[in-house]
Amino acid sequence: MQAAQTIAQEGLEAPTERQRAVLDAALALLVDPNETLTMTSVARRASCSKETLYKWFGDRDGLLTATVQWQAAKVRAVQLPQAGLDRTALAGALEQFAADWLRVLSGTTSVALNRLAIGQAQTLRGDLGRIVLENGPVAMGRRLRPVLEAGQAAGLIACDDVETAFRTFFGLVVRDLQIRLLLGDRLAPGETEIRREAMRATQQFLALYGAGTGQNAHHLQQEGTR
Amino acid sequence: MQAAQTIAQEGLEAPTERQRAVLDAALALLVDPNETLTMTSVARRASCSKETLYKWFGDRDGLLTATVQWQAAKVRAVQLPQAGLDRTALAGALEQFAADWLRVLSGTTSVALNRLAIGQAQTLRGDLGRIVLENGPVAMGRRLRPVLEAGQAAGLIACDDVETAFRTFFGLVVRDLQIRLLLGDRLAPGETEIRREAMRATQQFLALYGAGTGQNAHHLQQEGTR
DNA sequence: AAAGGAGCGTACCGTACGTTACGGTACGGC
DNA sequence: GCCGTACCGTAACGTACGGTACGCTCCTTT
Repeated sequence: MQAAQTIAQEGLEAPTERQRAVLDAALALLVDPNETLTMTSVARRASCSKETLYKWFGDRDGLLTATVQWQAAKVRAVQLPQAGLDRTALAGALEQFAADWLRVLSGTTSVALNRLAIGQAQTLRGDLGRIVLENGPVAMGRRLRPVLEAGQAAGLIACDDVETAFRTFFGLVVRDLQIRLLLGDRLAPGETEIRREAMRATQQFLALYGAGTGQNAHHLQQEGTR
Repeated sequence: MQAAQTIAQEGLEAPTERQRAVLDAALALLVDPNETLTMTSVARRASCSKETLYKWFGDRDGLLTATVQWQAAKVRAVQLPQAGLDRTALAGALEQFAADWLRVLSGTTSVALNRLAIGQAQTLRGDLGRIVLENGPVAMGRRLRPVLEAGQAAGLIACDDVETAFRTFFGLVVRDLQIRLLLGDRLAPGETEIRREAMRATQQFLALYGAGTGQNAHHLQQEGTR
């Protein structure tokens, strides 16, 4: 069992137990504000040699990439049931989705990872930004789209572009929270606040895109395109 | 005229002509993706000595801080007229505001500065994050608040918390644009797209918070607080 | 039991960069 | 005319860190 040990080449190989421990060490360093992630610090914290790090991950960039992907792999799941969709079920699904997203977003890990990716996005070669993007907003959209489409099919949502509807939902949920957290603002919302915000965002979204309630404003979609 | 030349101590002193040129050089380096901002590169580009940089700005951090403040000082202005407010005027003001904000947000300078501030926000001492925050979302809120309050006073906007309304407007305008740009996504919107988005955000905002049209949904405000 | 590899610890190298020091020039005041 | 000051250009220093090399231990395989 020698092959499939180096993560560096392609992100295809799944990390071994030991490698996952190393990646967790890197994550811990990334999150800890009193520490800085260097190859030396990762090796020390993971009780491994730097040589092993380079053997497994190629270089610093490979280690960071593997770390981001490892964290992304952890977050998955959280499936939304969408059978027998009525307005209440749709609202519940959106609400749960928003709350999950806010929880992830305001977590120290997410903040640290986004900072890392943003920091190296200004340089040329930066897969990190793309990876975080892929596992952040894009993944959120991919998971939310079937829900919105189901709502559309059930006549609960009126919009001519699911993508636009998703981005609006994103804005209503996140607002200025993420940029503030990234800039160092201390305002990590508590659980009750998250639930309240998720509810507000959902209700606002349904007020804009919901159909069949008689008080929505879906006519905005047509006007917005001229 | 020896005093008031060092910017390092407090941000009180206004930079001299020559110092402004240095700060512009720093900004240029910051924006250029092919360059990296180092003390040496700033000195070379500004045709000044590093000794002068340290004399004026104390250290690298002081230079960065002065640079961010200098850029912030440039952006000001863009006053919104708010006399004789009716629904059309309010919508126009919001729309212009949103368009201005999108233009700033998607500019290379804003992206570079936010990246810089976010990058160093993970460390302890980071006034940069606070400064950018102060000149970003907070400044936007400060400028928008009187407009919203005027709209409220004129019975055009129904909300029990101007701050919440502002943050919602922020979300509707920015959505996922800023985080995508920061993460390196290429999608800088053109002028026509900015105008369209500003219009959409404004209409959506008025649909949620607008009063007196008979099709708004301001009742959400009460529900959202339980 | 011997051999070999995987991996730990550590010393080491090269480089980038922040910071300091120093020599040289222009200029205003005595 | 001389000194102090401000400034430029550049060399030099110290350090942090990415990357490499090497010796040692332990564990697996035969």
